[in-house]
Amino acid sequence: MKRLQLEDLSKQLGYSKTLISMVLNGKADQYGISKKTQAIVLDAVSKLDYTPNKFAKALRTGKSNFIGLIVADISNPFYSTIAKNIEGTLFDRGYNLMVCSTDEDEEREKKLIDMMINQQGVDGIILASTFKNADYFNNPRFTKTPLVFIDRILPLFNGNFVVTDNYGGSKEITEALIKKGCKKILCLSITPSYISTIDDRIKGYTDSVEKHNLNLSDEFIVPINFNKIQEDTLSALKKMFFMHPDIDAIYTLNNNLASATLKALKDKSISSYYDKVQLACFDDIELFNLVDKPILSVSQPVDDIGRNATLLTLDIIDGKKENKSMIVLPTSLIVR
Amino acid sequence: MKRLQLEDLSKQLGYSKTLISMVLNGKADQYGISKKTQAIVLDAVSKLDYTPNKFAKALRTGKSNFIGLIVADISNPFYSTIAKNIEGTLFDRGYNLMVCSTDEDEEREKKLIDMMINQQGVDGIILASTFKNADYFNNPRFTKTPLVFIDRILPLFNGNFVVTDNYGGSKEITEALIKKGCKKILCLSITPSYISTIDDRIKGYTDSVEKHNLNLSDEFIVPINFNKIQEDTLSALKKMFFMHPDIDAIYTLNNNLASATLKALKDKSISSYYDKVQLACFDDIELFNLVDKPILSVSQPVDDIGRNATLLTLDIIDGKKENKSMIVLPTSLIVR
DNA sequence: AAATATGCCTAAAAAGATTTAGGATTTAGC
DNA sequence: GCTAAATCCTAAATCTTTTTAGGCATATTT
Repeated sequence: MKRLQLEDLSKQLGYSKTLISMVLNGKADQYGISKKTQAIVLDAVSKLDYTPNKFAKALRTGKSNFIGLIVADISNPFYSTIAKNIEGTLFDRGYNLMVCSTDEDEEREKKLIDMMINQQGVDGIILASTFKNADYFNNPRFTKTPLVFIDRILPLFNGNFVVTDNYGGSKEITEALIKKGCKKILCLSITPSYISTIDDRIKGYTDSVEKHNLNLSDEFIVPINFNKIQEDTLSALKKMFFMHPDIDAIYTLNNNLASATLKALKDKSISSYYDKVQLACFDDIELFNLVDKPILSVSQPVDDIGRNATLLTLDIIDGKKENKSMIVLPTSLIVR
Repeated sequence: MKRLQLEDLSKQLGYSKTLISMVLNGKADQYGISKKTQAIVLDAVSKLDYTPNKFAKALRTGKSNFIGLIVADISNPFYSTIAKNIEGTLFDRGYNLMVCSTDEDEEREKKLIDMMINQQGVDGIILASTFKNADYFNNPRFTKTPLVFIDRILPLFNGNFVVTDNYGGSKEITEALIKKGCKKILCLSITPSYISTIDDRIKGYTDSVEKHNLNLSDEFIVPINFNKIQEDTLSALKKMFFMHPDIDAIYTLNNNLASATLKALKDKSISSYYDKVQLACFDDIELFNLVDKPILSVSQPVDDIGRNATLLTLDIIDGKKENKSMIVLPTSLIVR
């Protein structure tokens, strides 16, 4: 059974393809098609269940109604939650979502962006970019397809961003620790790849620590290698506890570090500290509700990131917004 | 700057559009284009960085090179991990992934399937369907676009499935509990929506329990309402512990129930059981590594589900496989 | 009464690729 | 040296829509 197409409809109704197309695309009034005719067409279309061929439409209009999402890893709950929100928001507006993961690989990211724009012809891209700077994006070809960056910032780049207030949130949680009486706060950071969010969180921590004259040297910010996070965390903790037995809090800059820390604190060599230190983490995950230890955290506005990024992207596509916006969303402190 | 198109290339090279198209689509040999000409064309194409217009190509061939993925909730780690695998496998084959969530809503699922096939023209759909039976899918329109079902089975339906061995895995973990000496094993199940996986897991449990003559009535299988999982779990546990203080194991049929159980066991009213009962769970999650209590589990072959489903889908599209395959993947017991 | 405007609609072009059907050369065979 | 076959390539049709430019009545203006 062949798919119904405009031509068939045209023959059946006795109206031209042009007219039917106009009615279907809401341009009937603009071209002065009578209300009566419009009703007849719409009625037939819904009765016969006609849907325009997507490819022909895209070929003619140059619009795919696809939005691309590029993140480091779609299986990461943080990103998959954002994906869920984006998809929901897009669906209501007649758009669809295409997702890709970069695995933090710049080359792969380049390929994906290229493929999305040149091969798939997406109408916009939302991305948590792995890139360290904006050189690659200072290119005229990105003016046609709008890019909206989420989560991570590209310094010195005048583009579209929807991000968490990493600095503010980090400051708030550090202050909360201090208010609780903590004085020797160990900060676990992440390496090797540069990510703007981590930078901002470190700044929030140090500013807060300095403000309260806690006298914590840079030694208290320990970078953990992401690729061997578990062993690195354990050895870092061992070393730091040995040199500073009076550490009374551990603040991890992301949730992976918090999990690793929880696990490491079960190791015989340092398990005596398990009850002694206060834990804090940037980012809030379900795990924290299920563990004995109360963990202080700031939760990121995941839902808002997805929704805001989507609306911004669509607004730019529709020409309702300029191609340069920065949206910073607040975190909320979760006291446990 | 206008995009390069076949016509331009044709003029520059002095070969027809046909020839260039043939070379680009790997049909040059088939049509007897000389190797020398092929090389010239390929060279020019890569030098000039020409990529065919996706929409024109799709219109002509009727192929979108998109595969759709429909799951209940893409933010669920189980599904997002599968999505990651699918996407990776697809990318290598020149396909892209489009994702949608149904929120366990049959009507929405219908709409999504319809949209994917009729509006977006995907070449295949991988879905963890919310449907209870196959009536909807016994329809000729699904022979053109192949459907591959994952995770959940539709009874009495002769289609494509890639699923976990829920029955076998459940049997194995129950046997493991019994071997450990557990005799009164409480089984927490889920309600209200019917899901085939849960059915199979229950069967595995009861068969194993009967085989060892444990004499556990149906009362020991308690359905928990998914929508108020936390309060329901707590009250169920209270009631069961009150009536059967000798319960020595709790087997939860999914990971949400395990989390809820862990939390409930912290409640003062039943916390005395925390150290007494052995926990077991169908599905293995990172949380289990971070909690004090050793939790027995069976892990699902998430990676294999994604990869197998993808390969099967592409094979059907390429006509290499019949449109009817059932792949059952084994679980693995994780002893803690 | 001719010219202009208005209301409603349509034929044909355009979007950019793939595929069909077939046209020139060149080579092979006798 | 002629024909048949093989080799290499191309013009034109096709896919299905949107959009441009304009046609044809009827109504209104001068």
